[in-house]
Amino acid sequence: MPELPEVECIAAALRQGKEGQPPLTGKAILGARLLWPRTLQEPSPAEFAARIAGQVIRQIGRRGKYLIFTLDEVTLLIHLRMSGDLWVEAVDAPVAVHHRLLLDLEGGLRLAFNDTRKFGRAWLVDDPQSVLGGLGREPLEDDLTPQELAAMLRARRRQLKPLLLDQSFLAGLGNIYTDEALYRARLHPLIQSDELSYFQAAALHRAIREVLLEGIRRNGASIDWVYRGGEFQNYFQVYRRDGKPCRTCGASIQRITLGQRGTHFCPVCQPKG
DNA sequence: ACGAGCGCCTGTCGGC
DNA sequence: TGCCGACAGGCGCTCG
Repeated sequence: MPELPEVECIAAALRQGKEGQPPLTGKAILGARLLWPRTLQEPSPAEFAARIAGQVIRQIGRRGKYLIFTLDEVTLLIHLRMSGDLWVEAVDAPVAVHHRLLLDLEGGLRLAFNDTRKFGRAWLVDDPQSVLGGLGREPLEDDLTPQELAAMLRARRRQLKPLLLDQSFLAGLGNIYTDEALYRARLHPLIQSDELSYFQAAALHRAIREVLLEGIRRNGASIDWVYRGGEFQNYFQVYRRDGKPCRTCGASIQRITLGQRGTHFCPVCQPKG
């Protein structure tokens, strides 16, 4: 589920707190309970429990779609994949069905990794780069210029949509924000990356930034039971709008399957040529 | 280097 | 009502 904007909003809420929920920075982790073993990618459950106990959460950040908890001596990384979420609750609250990993915190709190589909993963590592090292550039960083993105696109020969979903190219875009960005840039998802003009690459650069910033501003996108409190789903232009009229030209939004992912676009506003 | 297909999982929805 | 397939915010792995 969560793409860059949702992960950013989750990180911010844990870092700063929100209504009825205190910030987690500065809190000590007292212990861990692993309920679904495969959720923990690294290290072994025993080593995880031993190493995380007593660590204080110093910083909470994000890189791509990963949440980063900087502790005293180790780093906890969490990837929510399709259906993961983090809940802050009372340490004695009943354990919800889809909780996979519990971290008991000081102050009577518990951080729960809830993940219906069990695709989510957690790592406890000495060096976060061992997990994050393969990620591409952060799309919202100011030093990623339109010129640079244009050069990156030219250096590859791939269909735009799969390339934008490739986390080693840009870190953080997923299926929703990619479709929405391509729509805003008026680019067909199947265009070859090395065939874009500089003007088109610059339009894509701007579209990606705008769509991610709007997602963050609207507190992310909530669909079905996954991720709550977001509003961006009410502003989708193409995602899951197949058969509905394009808000720009009225043409019927199309859906194709690309790399096993639903892909939505306006055949008039996003021509191939 | 790139694309396609599958596996990992649970849940929802529409059609028959 | 029940069953069955399609589909769902991701990604790692194979195989051409």
